[in-house]
Amino acid sequence: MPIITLPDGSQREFEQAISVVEIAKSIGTGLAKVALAAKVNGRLVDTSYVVTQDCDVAIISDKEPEGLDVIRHSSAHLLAQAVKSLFPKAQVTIGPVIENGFYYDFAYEERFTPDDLIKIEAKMTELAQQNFTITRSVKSRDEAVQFFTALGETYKAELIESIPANEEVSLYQQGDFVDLCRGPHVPSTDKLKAFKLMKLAGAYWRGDSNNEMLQRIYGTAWANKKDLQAYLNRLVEAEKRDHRKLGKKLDLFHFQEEAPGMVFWHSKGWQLYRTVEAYMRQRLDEYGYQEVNAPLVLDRSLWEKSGHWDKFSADMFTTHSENHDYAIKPMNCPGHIQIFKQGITSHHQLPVLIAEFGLVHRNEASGTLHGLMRARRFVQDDAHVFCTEDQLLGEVDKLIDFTFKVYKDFGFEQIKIKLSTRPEKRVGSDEVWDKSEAALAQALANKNLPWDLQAGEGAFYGPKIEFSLHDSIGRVWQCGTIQVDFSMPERLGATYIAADGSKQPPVMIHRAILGSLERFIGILIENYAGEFPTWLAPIQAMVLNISDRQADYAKEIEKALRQQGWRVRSDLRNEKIGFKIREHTMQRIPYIIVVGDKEMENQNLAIRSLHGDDLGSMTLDEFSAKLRADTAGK
RNA sequence: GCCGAUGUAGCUCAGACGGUAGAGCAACUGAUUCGUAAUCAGUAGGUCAGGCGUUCGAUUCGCCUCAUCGGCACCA
Repeated sequence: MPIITLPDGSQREFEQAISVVEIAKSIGTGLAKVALAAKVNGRLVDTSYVVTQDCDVAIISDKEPEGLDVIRHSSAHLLAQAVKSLFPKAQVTIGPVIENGFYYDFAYEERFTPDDLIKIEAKMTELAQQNFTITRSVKSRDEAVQFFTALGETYKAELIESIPANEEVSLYQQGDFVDLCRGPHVPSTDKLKAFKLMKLAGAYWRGDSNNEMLQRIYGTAWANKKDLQAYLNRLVEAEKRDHRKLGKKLDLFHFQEEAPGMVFWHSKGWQLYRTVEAYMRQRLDEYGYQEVNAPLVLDRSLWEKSGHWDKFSADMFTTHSENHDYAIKPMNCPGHIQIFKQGITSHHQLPVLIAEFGLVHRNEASGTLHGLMRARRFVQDDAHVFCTEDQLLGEVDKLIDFTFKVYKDFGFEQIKIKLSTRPEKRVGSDEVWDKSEAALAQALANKNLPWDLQAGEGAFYGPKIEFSLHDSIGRVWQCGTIQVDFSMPERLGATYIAADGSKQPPVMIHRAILGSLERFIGILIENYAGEFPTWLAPIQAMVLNISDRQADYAKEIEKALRQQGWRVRSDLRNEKIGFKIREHTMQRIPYIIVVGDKEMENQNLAIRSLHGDDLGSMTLDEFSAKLRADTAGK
């Protein structure tokens, strides 16, 4: 006699075991129609699931986020069904739900083409409309292996073989298509009404580059056509923010074939870079760092000692002179250790904070390059904190605060934190790794910050906290990092004199806040869609004259503002004022200063905002006060 | 690096069963001197990414290379 408790707390008693869909019907036929799945005692199940005991039941429709996930998961199956029906020789592998959609990986001798995608999508629509019932069944592991082997689905069989022998596996069937799946799924294919195949890509079987490459089809799926359309519109809008497009449009930088992965900064982009760097340099001074500059090219032997050569030699640019092999630095730490090693450091002097806007080169694989986000030449706002073990936690704590202050000043609120722990290939003993990982976890715990664990993703010399920001289409990029390192100072012979007079290797913290200035600026561009706040804008104001008569007055204003340190230009071309306003507005300049006969006579300026607001007439002093207010604190 | 797609004027893009290419914007010249998102007219601009091949002839077809884009793997 199961007693069912519904989310509102009400209870219903049934004579006998009852399926979820029947429970839904007992509440209302409308609810039964929209039911996609249910949560029984918090566990997601199919609508065909039979309840035998007292429990909590929540019916899931497409209004719940879980319902949307079920739709996406079933859409992946529908995709696989369509592919199998059009290309019977293709083998199915995996098809999970991802943010905003799903994908399915296929093993297939021939190549899918973009045209195939259109055919497959049409087939999906057709299959959905045929309204197949989706049924669940259970097999023992070995039966399931046999079943899929007999179908010629060797990848599926391999997947199931990795499941423990005593476990049962569930199969889902729609029409003559059967897939191994944990579920749950929608009850029938007509629930899938709004999907679209998005792109074709390669993906390694089981995510391992030693394995063969499969063909992955990405799709998106929503509860209804309107949501789908809204998503597609969002994508179009997001693409307009792409920093590579805006970089061209706003004349910030360019790339060209002769220097793949290396930026040509144009004047306006470089101004932006300089502003970001100047901001950071000012913070370094406030926080007690010493800024240094180490050589770009260092002897190979140093990289061998540091351990970089062993792990990354293929990814380093090298050069040769007389009898020496050199590497162009991919990191700044060995250089900073050399500076730390000059002279003798007492424990009284620790912590020592050495910072550099360090230009590094890394020979990244060609397929990874991505505008400013992943470049082969970039500058890190790098620093190394040399301290005692006792100081470690306090220093990490300060660094976390510093990092958040900087992100906030640049207008970032959404920051993802990850803790990456010891990788397989590493230096240093397990005790040292235990200590380092514990220190970082403790520092995060002290701040009550939520974080995700990335087991095995640490650097070879130590674990790291990563701070990541999003780009315009939701891709996540690591920016800041705090890494604890008990190994490198010792390997490179750095010591300090401890209280007992002995020589001890310091603990080293590697830290970057912006990370790569290039990447950070890329994200800045996308975050602001090229519409920078006044303190960051490469050009803060543009002076426009109405006609030649005011040219001298306009030049005077430009000069006066520039002498005060503002980034101001003038446009004295013989064009209509509307034309010039349009052009500079599209260049996202925060303020447009219009001067005509009236302004010249009254010795003032007519100010127009980027968004077309008339800010009225004011004197030059009033305007520079306005700029000061805009940029205060930066 | 791997899989797929793409590469035509400074930018955005069109185009040709194989007969050496166009548009808009930008640039340049001239006229216009104008009050808050495009004044008018004219001119010039291209080894059709690079190389090799097939062909009487290749930007178009084939092969190779490079770069870019989307993923995957990688990311000190």
